[in-house]
Amino acid sequence: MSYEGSSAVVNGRQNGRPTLEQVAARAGVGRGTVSRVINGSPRVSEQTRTAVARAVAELGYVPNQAARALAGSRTDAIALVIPEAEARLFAEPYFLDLIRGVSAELADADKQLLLTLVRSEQERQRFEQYLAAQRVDGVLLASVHGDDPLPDRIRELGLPVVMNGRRSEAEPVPYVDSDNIGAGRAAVAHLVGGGRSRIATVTGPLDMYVARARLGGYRAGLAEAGHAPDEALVSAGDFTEEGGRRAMRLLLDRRPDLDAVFVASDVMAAGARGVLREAGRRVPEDVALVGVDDSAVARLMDPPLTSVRQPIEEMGRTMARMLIREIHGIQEGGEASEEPRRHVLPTELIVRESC
Amino acid sequence: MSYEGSSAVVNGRQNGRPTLEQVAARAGVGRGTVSRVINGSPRVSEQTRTAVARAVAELGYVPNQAARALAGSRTDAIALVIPEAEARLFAEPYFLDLIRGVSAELADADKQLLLTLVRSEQERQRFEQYLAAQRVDGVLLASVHGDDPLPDRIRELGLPVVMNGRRSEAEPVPYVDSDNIGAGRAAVAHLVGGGRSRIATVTGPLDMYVARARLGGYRAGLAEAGHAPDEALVSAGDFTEEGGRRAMRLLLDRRPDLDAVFVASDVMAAGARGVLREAGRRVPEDVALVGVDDSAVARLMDPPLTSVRQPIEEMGRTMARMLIREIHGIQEGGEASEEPRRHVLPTELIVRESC
DNA sequence: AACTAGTGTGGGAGCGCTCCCATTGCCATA
DNA sequence: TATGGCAATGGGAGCGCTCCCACACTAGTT
Repeated sequence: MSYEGSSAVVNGRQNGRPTLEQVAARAGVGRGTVSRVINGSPRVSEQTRTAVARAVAELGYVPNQAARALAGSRTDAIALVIPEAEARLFAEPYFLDLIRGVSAELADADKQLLLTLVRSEQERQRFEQYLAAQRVDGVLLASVHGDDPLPDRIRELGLPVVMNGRRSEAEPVPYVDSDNIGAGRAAVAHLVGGGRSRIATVTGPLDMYVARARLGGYRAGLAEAGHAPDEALVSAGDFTEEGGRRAMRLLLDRRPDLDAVFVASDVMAAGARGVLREAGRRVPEDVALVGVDDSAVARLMDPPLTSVRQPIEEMGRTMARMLIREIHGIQEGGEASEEPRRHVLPTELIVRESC
Repeated sequence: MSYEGSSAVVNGRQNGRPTLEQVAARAGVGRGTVSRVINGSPRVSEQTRTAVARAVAELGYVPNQAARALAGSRTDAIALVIPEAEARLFAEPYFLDLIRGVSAELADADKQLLLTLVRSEQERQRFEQYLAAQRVDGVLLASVHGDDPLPDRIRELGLPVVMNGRRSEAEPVPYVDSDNIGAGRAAVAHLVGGGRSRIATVTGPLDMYVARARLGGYRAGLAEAGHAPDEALVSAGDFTEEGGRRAMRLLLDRRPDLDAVFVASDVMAAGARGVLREAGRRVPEDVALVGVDDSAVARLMDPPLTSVRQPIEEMGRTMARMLIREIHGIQEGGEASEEPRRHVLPTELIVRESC
């Protein structure tokens, strides 16, 4: 079948991949010594190390991961969990960028990435099973809703967790978030600076902290500029294009005199932009627009959309780094060095022609 | 140290997770029997099965994956490899859709997805190491270039592989592709049907089969419509927006009288559209445009872009399904049922206002 | 009554590592 | 010369499964 041909007489192995034992035999040392060399223990003489290294190279030895995991009870793999529903909502590149960041950091640490898209409640339960099967050393959680019990569940299993975003202001689980309040504030400041005074906002779904934070930033921005709050200028969307359309129509109904909108995502901004066009409003002459995400959508809109950029890939990297540290903390037993368990990364306003 | 705590008297386990042995003890049967029940062997009496199931439930037993992998030499995980460079080029949603399809199919088969973004030659080698460590039962490969040796390398390791796309017409490795020739043909047919006669094309990088196939479809479409081929109407891009711009400028230089362009990707079409605007050509009045991918970009362009849709998620599912079958073929030893090793899924023209 | 042919079932023998306890040899110290 | 200490090493004892052989036990044959 797909077995080895008659190839290797060269090396001592007969079939399948060589084992530690075979490497040891070839190098003329014991199993323990080979293990030490493989794992970089300092307690090996230079001479022995070289001999073992040669045997490893000659046999093309690669340690069997399952055996390592079983004997050492660590898998060198982590799981990244993404709720499928959200994967569709978010500006498309979001999760890919996040994955990219996580993946880069894990590669540097020589760990593997297990990607889990969770589609349904049933699959979520299967995922918990799977954690219990001790396949991973830790978990990264993306896009968690306000009432999600999963993070706590995982911690109960004794697994380290880091989330992307938080469920509330006082999040007990370690997380990496972007400065969503700062995002709203910067957007409003820019609009105010451009001479706008009747600034509305289309928010995300308010059961998500990220949406509340951006709204909070918007309010803070207005306050700082000395504008009175006006709830008629606030309309809730749901991060979809259609939601953006609906919210924009509502705003136009309620306050036809608005002259700017801070939309909490680029995708919703695309919807809003369509409604404005239908209503005969010009962008940016009549109404200025600012989005969030700085996605491809923003660049391609007509006019190109000013948008608040989040350092998504960097968030991914940071999450992975935090998780790895925590895992090491547990494995080495060295009491967790109590480093910051929450990171809020800065956002940046990318100015384009929409305001 | 980690020996019996005083904890759970409720169930038989002492600390950490329960083992097969403990389940066996509780159910009053042997290890082998529990294993049979867990793995759904028919050779167990109904009565015993029930008793074991109860013990499993009571203890909250979940089999340890590492032990299973070691003893059974299968991991129930597969790797999906995506070259990072391509991840940036392709219309953004592509890989996410692919991942979605793969993930869905794997979830149904209760297998895990290991995602590997390959950034550099160094990382590619690490990936081979990693395959040798027997972490996965098979490999899914996305976006393979014409001269990529990786697919063959993996097969030499005795691992099943399925690719997304192919390296050449006569691809020996099993693959799933979309009908790129049909895509080009359909686009041209549509343009011809709209009364266009000087139809140009912007191709992808011609070292990729996908680019050659779309070009082939374009030519076939012209031939079928009775148009003579004209190499001045063909310009090579590289799947980037900037590449699309360059190629479009070249075309406009060479054949200012062109009245339609089939662009081999939406992203390049966005670039081309910009150049056309700068040149004072209206879309679709002066020049009709057709892209490929039916991405968000296409929907958001002004005017919205007619584009050929590929069933990306379906490709992902199909790939996963093929791979799983092949893995079973090997594991059950049942000689590979010699089912089709190549699938070409149909594409679909999505007509919008750009032509 | 002695046989065959199944079913169910128990449990030994690994799978290929890591962990850790011995053991060896060597040098510095008493 | 005896003694302790330490670096380097070997290898036993698992880790928690799957595989498979052996052994009951039943029931249907001759």
